Amino acid sequence: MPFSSLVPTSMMPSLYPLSLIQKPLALPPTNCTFPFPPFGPSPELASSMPCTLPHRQASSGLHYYGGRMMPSPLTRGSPAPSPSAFGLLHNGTPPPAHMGFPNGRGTTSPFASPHTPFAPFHHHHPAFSHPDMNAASAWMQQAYMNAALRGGTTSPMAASMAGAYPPYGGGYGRIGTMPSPLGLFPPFPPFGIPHSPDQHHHGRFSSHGHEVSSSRMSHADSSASSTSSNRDSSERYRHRKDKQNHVKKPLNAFMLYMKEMRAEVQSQCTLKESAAINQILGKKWHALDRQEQAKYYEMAKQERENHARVNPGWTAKDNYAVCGKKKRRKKEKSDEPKKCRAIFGIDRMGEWCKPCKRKKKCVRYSQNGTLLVNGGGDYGSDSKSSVLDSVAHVSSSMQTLSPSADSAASSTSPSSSAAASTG
DNA sequence: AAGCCTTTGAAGTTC
DNA sequence: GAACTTCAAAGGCTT
Repeated sequence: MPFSSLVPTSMMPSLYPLSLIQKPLALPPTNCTFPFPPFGPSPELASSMPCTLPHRQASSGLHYYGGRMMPSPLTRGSPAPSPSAFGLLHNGTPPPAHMGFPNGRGTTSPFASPHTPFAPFHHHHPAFSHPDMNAASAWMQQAYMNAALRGGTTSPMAASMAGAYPPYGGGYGRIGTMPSPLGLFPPFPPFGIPHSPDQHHHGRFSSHGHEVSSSRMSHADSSASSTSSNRDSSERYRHRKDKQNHVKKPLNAFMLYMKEMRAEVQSQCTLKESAAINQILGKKWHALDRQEQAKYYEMAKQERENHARVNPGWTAKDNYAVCGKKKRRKKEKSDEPKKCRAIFGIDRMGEWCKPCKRKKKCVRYSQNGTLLVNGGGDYGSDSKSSVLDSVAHVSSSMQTLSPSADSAASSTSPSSSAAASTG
């Protein structure tokens, strides 16, 4: 019986083992330790989590552009999937998470189709047949609490999800069973929430209590801290075209989700690099059911509305090249992959040239994309490349063990398709 | 020091 | 209206 029929849908995302997010059915059952020890994952588990994979990984291969699902640059030339395959409306409306799309498998996830990159593999995982779901819940609460105490999770929502802050959601206790937090949070951190000194002094909170600032926020920006007490000084928020008074875009649903979940994901793995964490978060996002996503879409909507109220007349255009100088233009996209990663993908990392493994310039392919025989094959190795080698080995072993992982990998990895297309 | 990487989504521009 | 670009967060990495 599928896990989805045993457990309330609302609980599934929050109990989703990280070890399943990136590589469906990646681990053989014997390695599928139940990932919910009371006080965080064991080192063994942590080492088996996808976060230990190298940070340069194949992306999903699909992007939304203006509400349309498009192939990522690496998959150019491949036909984009039809919108309906991803639960999109025929008019290309962005995924209306709250609507749900029946897929004939008892869920409303648009990604539940076996043909989609993020099919729900959770019910295959032994973790979900584990008898002690309370332990899972306890662990998740502990994870949030730990993150909050480190200052990593300052979101009241995250805190309330974990039951960490009773005045603002405590009592819901278990993630996924709480009512929508919208409207519950004051526009400033509840008393007693521990913050790191940096966040305490420089952070500001959005209308949802989400911390809007970061270490990158300018001093002028932070001085205009958006608490309810000085909300009336919205003059300070009025956008002026200088860096000092840069008004940032409101966060979208995914950004809110990332902000909330980053600490948790980071706490479960050794990687710190955001690009890698973001990949994991992206897949976690796809794994969320629509109910869960709807929560963030609604929060984002509120963010936009409040942002518009506080910053009348502001448009996203105001932030284009706001510092007066353009960012470095992205490199010209080419149909021809020029590095091992694009050619072989993460699953064949063993075939990458050494410089690629060390994130240096690929020497296997010349500038016009032609393969150089044994190019770069004999560059000195270091501990990092050894790690990558072992990851590649594990990755390929996983593929052998799991046909569904194989198909999932081929559908999620643009590099895999690139490899296929380039022979 | 500034920008890149990487993710999704919103909103902008270009054709 | 389709296609494309920019920018939101994050922090290690590259130029």
